[in-house]
Amino acid sequence: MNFHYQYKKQFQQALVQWFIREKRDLPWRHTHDPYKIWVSEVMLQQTRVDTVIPYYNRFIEEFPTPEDLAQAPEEKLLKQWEGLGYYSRARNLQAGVREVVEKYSSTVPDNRPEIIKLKGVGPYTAGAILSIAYNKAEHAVDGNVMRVLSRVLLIKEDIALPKTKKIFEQAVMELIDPAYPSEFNQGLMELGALICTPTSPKCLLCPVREFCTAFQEGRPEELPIKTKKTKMKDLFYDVFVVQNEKKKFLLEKRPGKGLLANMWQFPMVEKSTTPSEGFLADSYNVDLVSRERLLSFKHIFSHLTWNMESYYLKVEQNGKPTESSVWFTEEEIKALPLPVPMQKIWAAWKETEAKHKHA
DNA sequence: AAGTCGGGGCA
DNA sequence: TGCCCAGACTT
Repeated sequence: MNFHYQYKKQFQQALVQWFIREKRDLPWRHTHDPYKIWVSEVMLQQTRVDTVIPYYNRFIEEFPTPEDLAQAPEEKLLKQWEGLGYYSRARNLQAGVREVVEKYSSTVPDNRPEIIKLKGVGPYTAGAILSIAYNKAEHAVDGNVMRVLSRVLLIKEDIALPKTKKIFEQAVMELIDPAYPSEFNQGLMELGALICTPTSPKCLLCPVREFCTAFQEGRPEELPIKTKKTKMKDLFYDVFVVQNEKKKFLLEKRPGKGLLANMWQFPMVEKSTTPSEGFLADSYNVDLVSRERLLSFKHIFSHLTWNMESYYLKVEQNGKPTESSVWFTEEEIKALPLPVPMQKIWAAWKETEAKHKHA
């Protein structure tokens, strides 16, 4: 791409000055600590600012330095991340931070070749940390930047294709303001978040309107082009809050890889196999004492849906506990990282329990 | 290049 | 409902 010198300079100035004037007051904008910028960028991956803010504040309070995070047990880490989603981000962040502590004496690298090798740090996050924390002129292309630049530069390539991102990275490297790399990159993202939104962009308030090809041609809301299809699978489960005669509850730890890795859940049985309760009773050597219906709901993930029906079962042990069975008290469950669908079921159990006590 | 990986907000 | 969100990793 060939930009005229004056176009480039004026675009940079309009964007940077607008950002300095209009930027939101966000917690991670009160620091230049590359570790804290790193934490914020990982949390912000595919996640809205308003969602991240409370998580970021609690996380930094709990793990103020790379050493604090490096030493943390995984269960404590996941508990901090509980509800934020994409839990491998947390594990990868800790792995990356441990690399920094061990190989780089706790100093986050300030160059792309080294920083991009860290676990969980991809092309975007590398550029974000380098530009925001170290003020380096590096590209940081996320969904916002692709949307903004596809409109400003009228780029009609399909942003669902991985190779398309290179076009935007090159464009940023040619357009970026060498005097204000941090403000330039953040300005593009802030513009995408506040003005150049996916639907009904506020072009009349846009600081770079006069540089925007799509605005001049009249149809900015039709960009970017994205062709993608999501085929969702439906899964059906019975979930059991199982309480024994000692008032303890049965929970399972999910496998270390895959969906909700290493998170805890109440026993789940995929439906339409055998009768779920019988399967459960046999698996854990328990006799059913009573059964109460709890809650039915859908939980929608990116690529699949869990159709849940939950029950409260009181049981008595009729043999030795199986290896996979772990019994917890109500108090102990508070420390376990539970995915949101399990939190919903646990909340439903607490409600019925409170109702019983009152009656 | 396509699939996997959470959860919530909004038209 | 479908799409999007300060994406990275695996295959």
